[in-house]
Amino acid sequence: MEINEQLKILKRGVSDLISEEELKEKLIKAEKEGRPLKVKLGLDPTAPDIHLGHTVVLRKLKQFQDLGHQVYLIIGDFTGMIGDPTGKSETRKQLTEAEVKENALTYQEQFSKVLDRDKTKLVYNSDWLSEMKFSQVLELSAQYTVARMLERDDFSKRYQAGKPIGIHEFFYPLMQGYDSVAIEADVELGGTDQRFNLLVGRNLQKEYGQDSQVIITMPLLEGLDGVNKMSKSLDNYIGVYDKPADMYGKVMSMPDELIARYYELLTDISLEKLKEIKAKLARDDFNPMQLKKELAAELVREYHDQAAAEYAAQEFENVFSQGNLPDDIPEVEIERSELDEGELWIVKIVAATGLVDSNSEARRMIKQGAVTIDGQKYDKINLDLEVKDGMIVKIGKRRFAQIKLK
RNA sequence: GGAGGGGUGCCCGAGUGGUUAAAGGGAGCAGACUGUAAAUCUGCCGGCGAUGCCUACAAAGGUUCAAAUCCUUUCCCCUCCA
Repeated sequence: MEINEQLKILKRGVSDLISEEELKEKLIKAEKEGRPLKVKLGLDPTAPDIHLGHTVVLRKLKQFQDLGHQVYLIIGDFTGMIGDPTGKSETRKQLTEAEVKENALTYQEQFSKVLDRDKTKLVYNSDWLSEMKFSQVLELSAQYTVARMLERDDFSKRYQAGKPIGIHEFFYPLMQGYDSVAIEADVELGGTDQRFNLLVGRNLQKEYGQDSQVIITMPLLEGLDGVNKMSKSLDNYIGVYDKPADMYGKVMSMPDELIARYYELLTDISLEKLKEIKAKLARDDFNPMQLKKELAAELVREYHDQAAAEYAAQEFENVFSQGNLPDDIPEVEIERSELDEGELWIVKIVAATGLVDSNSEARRMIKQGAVTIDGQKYDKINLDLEVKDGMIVKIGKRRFAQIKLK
């Protein structure tokens, strides 16, 4: 493919590209020499569970892959095994070698949702870092100064605020940078929060007499709340393993403002089309719902398949637009022995579905008029109901359960 | 080693003896409305068959008619000095 054409693809959606000229040169050189570029992504070896936020960077890697370049995933097992000595966060526990290996495999597995597994190289940075002698470590650290380290935003903020910075923390960027030296990376990718670390790699390579890597940072994708970055802990994520209906529904639930961004970063639609979408969204008289539905279907297709996308769309129409029952409703059992002449207090029935956490919550739901049983709405709590096998309890718009008598 | 600050509900954060199941915000849930599980508005948001009772403000004791608030001990976090 023509170099400028390649550049155009690679530039899409990026936040930083340092620098474009260098990337172009590298592409030209690679073509001339008939060797692929080494494109690097560093990974934390903690338990992976990837969501669409991660795929922004992965998709960029995939583009390189499709253009014939070599992708390296670097598992940061060395840092993972050391752990964070300050023990500031309890969650950062030391990982055993076995755990790291297992996580790495999980990464590979999950990444293959986006990347071509056979064309991806997986390497561990302990391979070179654990072999280093102290003298080599000193040599490495001598390439950088405290002042340059303090350029990093979070370091300087903490320093100014009088908060502690562990010496070892200075080593994390150095280690990551050294990874680039070790594999002689041509390009390194990361989220925008990785900018500093990537630049360190760039500088270190120069110090070690190599060509500096080009760095590409990708925007951090906002999660479903539209504000914070997508993360599992904030529960504002769409996982690549989410079920079709969930994935579809989650897309429908996000703020309209996110639509264009998701199209840009998570799909392959052409830039022209993206422009059209943005124009449509800017109009007052345009209803974004349709675009959102298309986006939802597109994403389900990508991570599942066409049939799943159609099914999810249909379920959504069925359940939310028309208020019908979904196809599969989870079943819960109620023991006959709990019944009193076939009847049970309505609060208990609702609580028995497991859709609420306690009797109190069940009460609240009933009082708020959120409960429908077999199509009939109930909003009084002092009521005993006859429990029928196969009875359907609905709470709110999207929680359902079917009662099975046992 | 010394000095000081702090640990409050899912999260942030007020509260320094009583009317505090604990302000306010966020998240979450529900209802209304709608263009969708958007936006907006309103309500709910520890448990209990419940106009009351129980459990809760790091943990354990204590003072008091009454404690998140006062005292003692313990655990944990943070900052500064050495």
